[in-house]
Amino acid sequence: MDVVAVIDFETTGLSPAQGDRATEIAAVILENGKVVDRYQSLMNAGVGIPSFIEELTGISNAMIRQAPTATVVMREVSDFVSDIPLVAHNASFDCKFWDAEVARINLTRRQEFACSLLLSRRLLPLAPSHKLGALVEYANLPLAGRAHRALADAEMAASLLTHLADELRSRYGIRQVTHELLRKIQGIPKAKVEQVLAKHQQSQ
DNA sequence: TGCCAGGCCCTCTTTAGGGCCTT
Repeated sequence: MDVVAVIDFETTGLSPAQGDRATEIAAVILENGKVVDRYQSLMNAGVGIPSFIEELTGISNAMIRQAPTATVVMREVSDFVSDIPLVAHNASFDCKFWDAEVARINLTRRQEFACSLLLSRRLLPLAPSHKLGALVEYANLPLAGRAHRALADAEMAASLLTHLADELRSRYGIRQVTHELLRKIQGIPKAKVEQVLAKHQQSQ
């Protein structure tokens, strides 16, 4: 598979348009099914964390007060991933926070996101749930730490992505799993996935 | 004043509604 950077944000809520901000980010570089590098940091965006989010993530206001600023962290993580294609679980969420946070430091995203949630709905349609934790359990993948912390979730999403790439190889004979192919697959209507991937296999 | 995310995906759909997923 292409080298990709799997990222995960923890935030104060669901919508940067409603004033929510990032509190933690992690990025892992995935190369040939192995995590070869990691970045993780809490960040202080100068906003309070609601109590139910503190309970959900374990990230407290006290922890954030001691963290480097969002400006510093977003510069570092942008440098870390460079122009490597990005992946996240429910990427529409992480993409909107990524774009909002880098816009604050006058940067622009240089690459596309692929989404392990959309891919899982197509490649693991029988999973009882497509939440990240439920998919990790369904596919017998290793737990990486406390759920709802950025590095653990990024590591588990990376494991899931590797599993999905293995499925593409074993079930459809796809030899070269590229980020571009993942983006194509996640956009196939669910009812046509089998048909399109079978055709792709024949055209290789 | 009152409201407050948004995209995907299914279905008893398309002049719509509701569950899933992310924090």
